[in-house]
Amino acid sequence: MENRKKQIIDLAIKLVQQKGYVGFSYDDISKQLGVTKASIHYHFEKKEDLGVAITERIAKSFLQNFLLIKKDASVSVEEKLKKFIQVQAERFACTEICPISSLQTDFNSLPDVVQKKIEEVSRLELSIMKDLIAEAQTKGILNDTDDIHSVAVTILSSIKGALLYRRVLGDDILTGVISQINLILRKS
Amino acid sequence: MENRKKQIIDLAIKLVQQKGYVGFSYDDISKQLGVTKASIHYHFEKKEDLGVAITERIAKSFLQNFLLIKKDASVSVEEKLKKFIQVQAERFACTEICPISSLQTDFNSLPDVVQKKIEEVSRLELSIMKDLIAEAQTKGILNDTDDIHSVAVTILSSIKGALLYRRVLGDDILTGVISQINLILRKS
DNA sequence: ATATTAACTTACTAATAGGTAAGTGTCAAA
DNA sequence: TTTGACACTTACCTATTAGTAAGTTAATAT
Repeated sequence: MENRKKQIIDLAIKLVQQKGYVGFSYDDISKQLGVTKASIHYHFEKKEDLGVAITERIAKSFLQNFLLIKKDASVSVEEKLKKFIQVQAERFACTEICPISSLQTDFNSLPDVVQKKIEEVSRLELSIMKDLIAEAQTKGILNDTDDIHSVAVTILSSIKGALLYRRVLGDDILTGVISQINLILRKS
Repeated sequence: MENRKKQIIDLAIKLVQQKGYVGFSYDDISKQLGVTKASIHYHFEKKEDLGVAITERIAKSFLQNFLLIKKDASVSVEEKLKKFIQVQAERFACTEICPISSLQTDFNSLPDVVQKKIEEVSRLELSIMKDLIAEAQTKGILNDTDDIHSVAVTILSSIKGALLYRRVLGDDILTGVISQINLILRKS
């Protein structure tokens, strides 16, 4: 049952979103899966092993998501960018934040291996965002004078930050932020 | 020595920024202050008491910061807004994030009292940002068609999010984001 | 001088954390 | 039919957590 491993990682990511890396325990996982704590340790001996698996799954699903949109020739570059931002922002349920944000917050408490992994994922995220923005710029959607890197960081940051505010305020915070992002992109 | 209480709160805020609410312990505090753990419990019986004190201090220093800038008639509204954003963004050392962001991330693990407090502080933060933006709008700096609420949320979110990326990437991420924010404000 | 208070320390508790060693049941290949 | 791997469980260990009860010390007020 290689399925169990996937089950554990999926649940662990959800728990990271809800309680952070420090906040979730093997006991949480084992109880929710109806097995013993030791059986989780059988699949992931140390917590950092699970931590690495978590970041790898996040990176994988992130890349999949990106390629799906990127390769779709049926929509315009502008729509691709908008759709990616939309998906990025709405991937999570109402009280959930981005698992990457959660791990970035817990960064100092992370094992070295996981720290390196989360750094990698953060750079991957940024480079993907930059790729989409660069494509948009060649098509004239974006101002040539705009610094691609700054735009990419600002878009990702504002989405991630908005998810934090949504968690505690509950209000519909994302639509306003997304419309502001669209204004950034259209201001040329 | 009412000083000790302040000392504990200051250190606790720093620890929240570094390791989160779940991640810091009474032992951390006692060791760094050179006293016993029980003595910290003497000043703040339960961890949630310290949690409340933390949020109250954050709110207080936030308001102070705001009033200092707000009441200063020597600078223009536009400069006030810019300065406030600058101060907001650069208040923290290189690997530190906003303590409010940290508590928002740990929100689900927070005691009820602290949850309510952090919700209050979040709203306070937003209303202060909106106040400054509204003032800028009446002076014509901002487009009249712009939704003040969305602009306020986007500015705060992008700063907070950028601090997360800076923590793990180390790069100078803030200047780009701040210049993008200034573009949002000037685009009218 | 005595009582009281503030600010501690010592010494503990119960709960939970991550982690491990040794054993159990099941199934498939040899 | 035995071997061996896989996916567990039982039973433990040690460290750390928040939290408490009782005693200590020094200063202050009466």
